[in-house]
Amino acid sequence: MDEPGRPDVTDLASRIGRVAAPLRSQVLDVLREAILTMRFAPGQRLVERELIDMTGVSRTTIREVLRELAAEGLVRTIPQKGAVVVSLSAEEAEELYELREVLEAHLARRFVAQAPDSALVALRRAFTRLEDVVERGGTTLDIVQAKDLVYDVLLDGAGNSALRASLSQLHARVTLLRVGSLSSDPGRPAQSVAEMRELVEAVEARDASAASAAMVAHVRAAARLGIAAMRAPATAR
Amino acid sequence: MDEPGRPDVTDLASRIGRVAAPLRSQVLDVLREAILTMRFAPGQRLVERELIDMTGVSRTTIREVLRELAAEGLVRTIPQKGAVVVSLSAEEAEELYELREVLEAHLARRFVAQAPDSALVALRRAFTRLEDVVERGGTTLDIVQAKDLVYDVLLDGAGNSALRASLSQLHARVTLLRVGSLSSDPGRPAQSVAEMRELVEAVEARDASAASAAMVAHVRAAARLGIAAMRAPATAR
DNA sequence: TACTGGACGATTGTCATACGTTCGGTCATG
DNA sequence: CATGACCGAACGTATGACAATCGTCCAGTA
Repeated sequence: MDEPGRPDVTDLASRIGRVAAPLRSQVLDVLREAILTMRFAPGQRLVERELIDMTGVSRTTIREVLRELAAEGLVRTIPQKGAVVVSLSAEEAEELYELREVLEAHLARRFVAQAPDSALVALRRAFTRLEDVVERGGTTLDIVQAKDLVYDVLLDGAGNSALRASLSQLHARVTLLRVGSLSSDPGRPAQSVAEMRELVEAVEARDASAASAAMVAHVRAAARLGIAAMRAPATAR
Repeated sequence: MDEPGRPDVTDLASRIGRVAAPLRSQVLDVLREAILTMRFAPGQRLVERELIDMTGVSRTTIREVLRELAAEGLVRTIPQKGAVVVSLSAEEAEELYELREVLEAHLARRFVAQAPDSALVALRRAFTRLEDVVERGGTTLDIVQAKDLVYDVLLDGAGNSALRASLSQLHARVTLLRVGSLSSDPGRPAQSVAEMRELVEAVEARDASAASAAMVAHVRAAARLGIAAMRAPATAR
C-alpha cells in the first residue's frame, strides 16, 4: 500500500480538501451533540425557527439536517407538527439493549479473531485511560468519552464498517438513556470498568468466547440499570 | 380486539388521516424503490434537476429526500457533486453479509423463543407462498417480494422494532446486490427455498438452535453467490 | 356552568427564485 | 502537446411567500 519514496498524497488531500466543511454537516454535528448531551431533552420539540436563531443558518439547511436526524432515529418527525427529540419507552430501551448485546458480542468475537497486535495495544491504552478517568472521578461526560474511545478502538480492530455504522446508531439512541444510568448510581462507573477489564483481558488472551461473554455481561449490566432508571422517574411519556 | 357493536375508530383514523400523506414521504418511497429495483444503477448520479423533472416536486423536497436516502445508506453525497447511488465494493458486501448473519441468526432465535402460534401459522403461509412463486417460475421481482414477506413475518414475530429497523436497512443495502445474485443462477431460487424450508421446519419444531443454524446457512449461501457475482462482472467501481 | 363553534396565531409543508462556489471540460495559446 | 484561462452545469445556502393544519382562546348558547 505504501510507496516509501513519495509524500503521502492522501494525507494532504484530507488536510486541504476539508477546509470547506459543508455547513450542513456542521449544524448536524452540533444538533446531534446537543441531543446526546441532553441539552435538548427527550420529548422536546425542535422548532425550526428557534434552531435558525440558535445556529444562524437558513431554514433550508435546518430542515435538511432535521431529515438526517430523523433518519438516524434521534428525532421523530410528526406530520404537521415537526421534529421532536425521541424519547424511548421502556420496551424500546429493552429492544435496543438486546440488539446491543448481539452486536457487541459479535464485535468482541470479531476483534479477537482478527485485530492486529497494534489494535490490542490501542485497546489496552484506551482502557487504561478509562480507568484513570473513573479513578480520579471524572465527570459523566468524561467517562462517556473515554468509553466511546474504547469502543472506537474495538470497532477499528473489528474492521467491519457496516458493524460500526449499525452500532454507532444504536449507541447514539441508547445514549439518550445512558447519561441517566451512569449518573444515577455512584458505584456504576467503577463496576463498569471492572466489566470492561474482563473484556480486555479476555481479548488479550485471544479468548473469543470469554471476550464475547464479558461483553454480554457488560451490556446486560448497563441494560439493567438503564431500564430500571427509566422506569423509576416515569418520564411522563 | 374487536368491538362488534361500535365502528372501528382506529381504522377510520388510518383511512382519513392518511389522505394527507406528506408529499416528501411519497417521493422518498418512489426514489427508494427506484434504487432498490435498479432503475437507478449503482454509481449513477442523481442530479437534483432531473429528479425534479421526474417527480414534479420542488427542489426543496427533493433535497430533503436525498438527505434521508443518504442517512439510510442508499446514496452517498459527495460534496459539491451531489448524490450518487451507493455501489458496494466486494469488501463492503462481505461486511454486510456478515452482519446479516449475526442479526438474522438472532432473529431466528427470537422468533422461536417468543412468537405466538399465530405467527407460526403466518410464517408457514408466507413460506408456502414463496414456494408457489418459485415453483411456477415467477419473476425475480415476484420472488424477492415473496421472500420479503417471509422476513416481514419473522420480524413481526420477533417483536423487536429496533431489530426490524436495523435489518431493514441492511436488507435494503444488500438488495443492491441481491437482484444480481438471484438472477445469475437459474437454480438459486429453488436452493434458496430449500434453505428456508429448513428454517421453517426448525421453527415449527421450536428448535432455536436449528433455526438459527438454518438461517446462518441461508445467509452464507446467499453471500457466496452475491459476492461471487459481484467479483465477476467487475462493476467498474 | 359546561359545551359548541369559530376566529386567530404559530408552525410546518412546499414552492419559486437567486447567487456564490466548485467541478469538469473546452479551447486557445505558447 | 501541455498549460492555463474560460465557461457552463450543478450544488450549497439563503430568502420570501403562501396554503394547510394544529392548538388555543374567546364568545355565544343551551
